Amino acid sequence: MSNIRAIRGMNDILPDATAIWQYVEATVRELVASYGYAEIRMPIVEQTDLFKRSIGEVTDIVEKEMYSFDDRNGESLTLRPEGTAGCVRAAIQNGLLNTTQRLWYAGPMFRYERPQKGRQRQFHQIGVEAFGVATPDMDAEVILLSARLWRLLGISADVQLQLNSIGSLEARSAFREALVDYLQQHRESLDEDSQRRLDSNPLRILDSKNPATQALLDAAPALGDYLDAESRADYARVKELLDAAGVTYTENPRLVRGLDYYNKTVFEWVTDRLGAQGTVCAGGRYDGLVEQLGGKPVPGMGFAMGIERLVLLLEACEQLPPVVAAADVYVVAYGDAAQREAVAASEQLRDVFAGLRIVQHTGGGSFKSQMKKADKSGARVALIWGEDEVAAGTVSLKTLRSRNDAQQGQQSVAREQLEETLRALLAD
RNA sequence: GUGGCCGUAGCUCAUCAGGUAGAGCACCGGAUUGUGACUCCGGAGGUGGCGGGUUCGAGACCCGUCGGCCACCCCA
Repeated sequence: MSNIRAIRGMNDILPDATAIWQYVEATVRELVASYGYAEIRMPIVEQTDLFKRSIGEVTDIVEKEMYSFDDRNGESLTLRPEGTAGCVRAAIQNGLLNTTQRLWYAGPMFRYERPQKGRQRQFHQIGVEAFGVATPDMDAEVILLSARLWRLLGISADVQLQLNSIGSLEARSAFREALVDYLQQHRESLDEDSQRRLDSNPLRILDSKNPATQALLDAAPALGDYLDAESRADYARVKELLDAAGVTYTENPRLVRGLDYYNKTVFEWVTDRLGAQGTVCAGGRYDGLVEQLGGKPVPGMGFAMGIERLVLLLEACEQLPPVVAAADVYVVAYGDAAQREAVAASEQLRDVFAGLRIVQHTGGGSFKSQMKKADKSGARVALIWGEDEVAAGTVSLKTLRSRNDAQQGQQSVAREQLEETLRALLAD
């Protein structure tokens, strides 16, 4: 098979799966609408600098995971690795930020990583971003919105909320110094990766999976002790609001996000049912980002969730939407004259029955083979046209796959009675 | 980028001291005149990921390469 294949890590989403995706998307659509969020659609490609300036130069995403290339005019472009940066750019550019904005988006993101369970190079996120509100009530709103989604999808019991505050930029740099001081003294005990990060991105050592490193961190300075008064108060208020709404969470003082633009509240929804990639949804506050990208100082709060991971989770939890048949009515026609009438009749039925899924048999074949197709289509009713029907000016309706024998059967009716007979059959 | 496991029909897999491949499901057709599901019969479909090597002979052994899965890293 030396045929052309899809790019590694970029998967086709096949018909069986798209049904689940559509279910998730439809659920989200209703959910965000119920909180007053409006959809925004951004380009998939942006200037490379947008991501460097927002996500952070020393993050893994920017250093080694971006799909970047030169446009024909020599400008460096990048396939978006996440959605927030582009959303902020769009909001600034289009002057949306002089008032509160509640936005959401969905679409593909691209990161050059080694594929594994729950991770691919083209993956899909649904993101929510709220601009213009600095107070922690907005933090709570965004988190409550996400919590509601798990309820709607029936997976509340399988995801846990992890919560933390990483404070202001100033608080973080003070803490960073203290942390580095401490860890320098134990440099030898650190795992290799953490040693490297000691210089590049020391905060990330906090969520190292290495047990020895974690043990070392027990005696390390705590981020919470360095929080500024405002971050501390806001964090308390977020928890208060979550408590009041009955959303439970786990405080994780070592939760730091991998993107530089976060401050104050950060959170992750994690599950233990997806193997190593257990984060289903993550986000936080990013009050400096808009200004950093050239806008006025407008605060922001948002999250993104991975649709692939959500779908995997729904499968793992057996919370999939019911499988629906591809057709409601299958139209069988034997012979040229019969087909002529059948095709025309199907068109008329589609005029009358909005949304009814009528599959017209194509490709000829015996009655038998056509009936097999009708059965496999999952249709409840087969409309049958043959020489007899044409001669008599009738059409036969046969009930397929009924639950009880009483409903089984076939009847022939005059053409003019097709609509009402069909309506009656479908009403059962 | 690193590591482990894997790569035989559309799908799930089997076979074998190394002697040029099989099953189930799916698909197509048939079981008397125009009719599905169950059953029975039949059929089509594989240069055994690709390239080299060892051998009289390799899908089976060796090397390389590509791809898949899982994990590390990182993240949704």
